[in-house]
Amino acid sequence: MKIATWNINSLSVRLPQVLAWLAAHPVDVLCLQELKLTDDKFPFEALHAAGYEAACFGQKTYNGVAILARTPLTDVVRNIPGLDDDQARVLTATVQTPHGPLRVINGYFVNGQAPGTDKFAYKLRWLQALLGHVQAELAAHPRLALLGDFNVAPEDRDSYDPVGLAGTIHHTPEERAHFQALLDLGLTDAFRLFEQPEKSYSWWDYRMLGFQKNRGLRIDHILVSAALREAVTACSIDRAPRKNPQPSDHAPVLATLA
DNA sequence: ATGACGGTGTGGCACCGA
Repeated sequence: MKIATWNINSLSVRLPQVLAWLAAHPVDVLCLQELKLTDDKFPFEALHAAGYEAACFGQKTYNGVAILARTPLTDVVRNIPGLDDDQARVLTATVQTPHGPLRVINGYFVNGQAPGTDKFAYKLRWLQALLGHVQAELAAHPRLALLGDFNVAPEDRDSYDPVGLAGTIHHTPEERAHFQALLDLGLTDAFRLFEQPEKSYSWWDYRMLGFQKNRGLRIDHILVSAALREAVTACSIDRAPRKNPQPSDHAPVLATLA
């Protein structure tokens, strides 16, 4: 089976690209971030016609996440239990697979703007709360994957300019410590299980010819639990949609599980 | 040091993203 994540920066604008991508890559699970629409505007019918069930946690203008799957989604949890948060950033659900249930956590992590700002403090609070949520979910669901836009470049090799951008947003020690804390729960970065091209990124700034110059960051990730690790046979970033007319600034990341 | 591009909302721009 294949699972994937893609920040599509407005589902209203990008729905045709999502449908085209699914037609070319019929993954079993697709986590979407930055829907930028409310649940009542979510295109359930178009996705169902394409063969996908969906759970949506939308919001007007900003944020919003959804999980698409070929089989029904159950035990859906919206946002992080216990965290008072008016932003729609996390959606958790179970999908059935031939090897048993798979718990999927889809996260649109806080951007954080810059160290020292209120938004950065919110990011750190949010990351701490997410860690607790993932830990609790893992205890109940050993077969678990955490996918999404993490807004963290975990290592220097995940950034086009690790020296110039050292200590700036996505590159701070605090953010990287939180990413490591997720790994310390027993999760594994599926992308790094395999040989990868140098300078592999999942996001490029719209400005300054960022994509053409490959000035990007690898901030979209698929983390798998120990119970799934051995089953992962591939993980890659699909840069092709970034070349579309009217692209999202993010590319999809997908993993194959035996 | 700043802004650059793109989406949204309801606007004549400001805001947010990363």
